[in-house]
Amino acid sequence: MTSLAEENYLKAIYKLHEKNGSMVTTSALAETLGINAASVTDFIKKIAAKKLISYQKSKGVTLTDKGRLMAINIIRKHRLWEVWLVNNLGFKWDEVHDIAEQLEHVVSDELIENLDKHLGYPKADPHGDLIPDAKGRFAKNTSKPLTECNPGDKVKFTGVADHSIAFLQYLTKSNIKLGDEINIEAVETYDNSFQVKINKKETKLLSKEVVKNLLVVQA
Amino acid sequence: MTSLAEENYLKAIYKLHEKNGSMVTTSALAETLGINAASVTDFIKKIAAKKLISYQKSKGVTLTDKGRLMAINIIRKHRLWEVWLVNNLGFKWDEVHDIAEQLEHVVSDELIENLDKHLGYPKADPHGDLIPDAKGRFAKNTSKPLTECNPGDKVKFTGVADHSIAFLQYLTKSNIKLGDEINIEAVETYDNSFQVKINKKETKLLSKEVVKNLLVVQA
DNA sequence: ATACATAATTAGGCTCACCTAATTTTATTT
DNA sequence: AAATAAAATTAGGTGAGCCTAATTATGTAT
Ligand SMILES: [Mn+2]
Ligand SMILES: [Mn+2]
Ligand SMILES: [Mn+2]
Ligand SMILES: [Mn+2]
Repeated sequence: MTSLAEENYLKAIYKLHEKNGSMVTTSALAETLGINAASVTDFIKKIAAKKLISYQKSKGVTLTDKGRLMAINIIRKHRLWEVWLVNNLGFKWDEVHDIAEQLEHVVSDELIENLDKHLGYPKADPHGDLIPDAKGRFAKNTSKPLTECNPGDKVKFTGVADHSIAFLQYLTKSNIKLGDEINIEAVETYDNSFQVKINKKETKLLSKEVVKNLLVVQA
Repeated sequence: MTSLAEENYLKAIYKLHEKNGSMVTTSALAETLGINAASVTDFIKKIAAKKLISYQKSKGVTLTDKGRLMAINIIRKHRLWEVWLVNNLGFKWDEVHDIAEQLEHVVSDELIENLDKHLGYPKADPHGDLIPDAKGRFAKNTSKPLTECNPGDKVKFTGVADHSIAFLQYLTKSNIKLGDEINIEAVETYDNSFQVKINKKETKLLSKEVVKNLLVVQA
């Protein structure tokens, strides 16, 4: 019924919509999926015929309610598996994405509900991304990039905007973990770097590239 | 490199060889895989070209060392996942096979080694089937069908010869579990049924169909 | 040994999910 | 508005893994 290709397309459309808003273009999909644009045009016609997306020729696509629910369900599975891999199997947060990319396609509602229960109904995955419930509902996300904060603010590190292995390993090396308290001591106007104190102990200097990829909530 | 189809063929060849000995025929493969014999002929030529099987035209196929190792690795993964599903996720032994059929194809050596460790290096799966180690080695299997035992024998129930959901559920309903002690009180010569005592408590009458599918070791 | 039944292979074709090259549509410059 | 660049689509084609129908090989019965 639902192929691997179809699931990957729906997820990619969902994520691109989330990132850029509005319509998802053929070229953006081709880029993220690593597939030729001509092939993408073919495929989106097929899933548009199945009412999973609505397709405006030469404009782009958006998910239908049905398609969105399917995309969210795959994301739910991906994130639950990532939690399991880190919390139960001892993987690091930079090691789990590719394995979860495979596990997310395993089909069994009972499996996912049992996994969710086994994990204690986690709210977020190892990267701080929120896990939707079985009906596709997300909790309200109150996080924002650290760049939007000011000297004197006390915040909590809750997620990453950049999921690359390089960034995750940089944070690990720098001893910065999800849940850490960050106090902003100063912002350098010349290069937009932040001087922060982590967990009231270590003082660190974070470049603007790092700061914009740290998601935080007001403590 | 290795496709889903290829893994399923190798596993099917391995299991048919284990069950019937000698060469595996095209028709046997077609039957177990639910694929047309003509398609099987096509496919076995391809994997023979890859040196995963040796193929004697119109006779049948056998696994090469390389192919056997790959088949055993898939079986290892299948059985480890089944252990996890039963021991950690709360599934019953009759519910896990189809999910494991999917999970066995997930590719990550690290994942499987971490799973094995997490499970405490189990020796057998929920149906009593032995789990090969990472190098493809099986422990010596000393079990035999209960049919081969005699009145007065004390044995331990260690595995099933029939993995069907119907048989597994029959055993569950009859309150017979892996590890149970079975004392053979009498064998009825008319219909080859066995009168047994389970765990020194309940006396039960088992038909010859049941008895031949119960694998036991001498206690 | 011949006839018949069964198993296996060959020949030709299909769908899925991709590709390249050519063409058309849309957006941006001049 | 015309020229140019970029994006999208159309046209035609490929390999993987399946199919059916026809043919050939093998095994069994007479
Ligand atoms: Mn991920
Ligand atoms: Mn994640
Ligand atoms: Mn199984
Ligand atoms: Mn099993």
